[in-house]
Amino acid sequence: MSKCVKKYHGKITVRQMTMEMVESQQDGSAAESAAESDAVRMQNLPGQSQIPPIAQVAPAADADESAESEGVIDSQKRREILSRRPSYRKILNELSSDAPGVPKIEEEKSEEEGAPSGIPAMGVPTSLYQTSTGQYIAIAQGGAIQISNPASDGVQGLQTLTMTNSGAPQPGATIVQYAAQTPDGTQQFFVPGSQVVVQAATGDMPAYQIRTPTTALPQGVVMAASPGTLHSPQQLAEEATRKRELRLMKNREAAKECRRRKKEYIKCLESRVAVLEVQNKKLIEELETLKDICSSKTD
DNA sequence: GTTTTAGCACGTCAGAGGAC
DNA sequence: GTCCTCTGACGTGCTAAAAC
Repeated sequence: MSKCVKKYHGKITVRQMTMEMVESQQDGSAAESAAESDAVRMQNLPGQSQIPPIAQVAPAADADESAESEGVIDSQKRREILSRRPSYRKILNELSSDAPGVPKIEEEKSEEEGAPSGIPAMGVPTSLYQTSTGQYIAIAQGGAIQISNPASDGVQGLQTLTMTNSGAPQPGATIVQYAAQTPDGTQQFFVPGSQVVVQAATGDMPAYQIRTPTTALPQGVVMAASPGTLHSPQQLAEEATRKRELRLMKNREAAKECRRRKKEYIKCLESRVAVLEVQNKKLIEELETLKDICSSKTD
């Protein structure tokens, strides 16, 4: 990318203004001001400055002025200023309805089904468990087992397993097979409630086995019971942590998807601008030609 | 070669708005 | 009213190019 586009446009967002005001009113630490300079840089990225003013830009400017004049923005006004604009998908689809040349951002099936994008679609998890290594195991109603590794990326860290006895649990051994991308040794997962053990074998194609446990839980395995069976504060805390991790994971994916859509949206707008510029140029030329014809006729 | 600058991607938080 | 999704804002780390 060309460095010539690296310019500050000298515009600070309303939220930042208010944040600065709040900080200046309080005691702004050195760390905060250091981060602030970074934030100013982040606020004025060329890419962001190219985003057309779709909504709330004028109020933002008003607030800018009022912030300077009054020095204080009450929370209600701030709320008004910071009100959210329509999603990129909506905007783009509206644009595409106006202009046939503009491609639509496709609705993703995974979103419709409630699953985060990039994550393999599966049923609604009926049980969620956490291992001592921090991995999450979700067992869906359809029998699919999903293993999520928080340390890795949300997409890469997910492995979907298919149970052969899905639907009707049977006593005895049940082999569960899945194709692990990075098998790195034996993993053991103890699932409470249904008296089953999920155990992974080492090798290129690990197998997960679910059966009636003959021994107690191995040391180090952290159990997170299903909601509704929580009693102790520790269990509640674990449940809260689990929920938080799940929420963060979903939000992580949502943010990625949002950024992708934003890029797509900006690309579409840029291409539309290019098309309209060409159209405008043609119309101007046509107008000039017609003017010439008229003037030559009058002469 | 080291430091600075700019761009980018990411994770997280907060809040609006929709679905239920 | 609650839950979930989406998106702006913020902070951070990485990388490449420019400046020294």
